[in-house]
Amino acid sequence: MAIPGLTSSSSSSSSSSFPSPSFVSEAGGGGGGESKMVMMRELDINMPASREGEDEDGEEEEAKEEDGGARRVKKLRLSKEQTRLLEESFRHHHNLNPKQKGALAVKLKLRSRQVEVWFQNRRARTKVKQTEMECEYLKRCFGSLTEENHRLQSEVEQLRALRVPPPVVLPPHTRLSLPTSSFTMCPHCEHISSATSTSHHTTWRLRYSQSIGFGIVP
DNA sequence: ACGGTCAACTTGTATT
DNA sequence: AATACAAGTTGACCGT
Repeated sequence: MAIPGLTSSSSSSSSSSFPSPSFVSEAGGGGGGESKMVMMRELDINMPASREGEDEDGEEEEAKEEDGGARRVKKLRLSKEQTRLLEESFRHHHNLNPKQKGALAVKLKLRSRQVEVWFQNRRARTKVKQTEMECEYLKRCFGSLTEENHRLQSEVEQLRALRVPPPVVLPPHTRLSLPTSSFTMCPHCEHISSATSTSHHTTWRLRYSQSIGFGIVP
């Protein structure tokens, strides 16, 4: 749990996480916010720019000292080219080993920690999207099942209203000796399914046959 | 002004 | 113990 005001000051944990080397955008089609972006990146220039893939902690502390330790690191925006390469890499593998991470970091002029963070966030985004899609699918399923449930219920009502003759009651031993194809009970109305050929029974027979992994129940 | 996006962060857990 | 990752959070930035 991140505590406001304590963020990143406790950088004792794991990684150094310091603003990346600044980037002059090579994206070109920046649009409106580009001037701000350049300013931000210029600010980043004041940050440690060197360190070939190495992390260092001291300077973050220094940067914080300057304004009383309350400053959060200026936000980096990856350039379009960086994002493109990261996405391309992500398409190939969703996880990187340290070697791949380092190589990609060098290629992108980022720290390997930044590449790592990007992949973590990217995986998280993918998962969120998948979950959303799954949710939509389940909603649709729920809708159609509800609809079918209503339809079946009204069908049952109609059948009851028709006063269908009572089912033929057979002694248990007789039932056992009969082939299953000639003895299939509909669990809804508990009538022998061959007695009527409504769509209700047809649906049930189809379901039943699918559930037990056979062909259509006659 | 406000909500969405996203890089960077913290924390907890699994694996080696 | 070290490492990697997921989950959740934060805050800067951006479009409206």
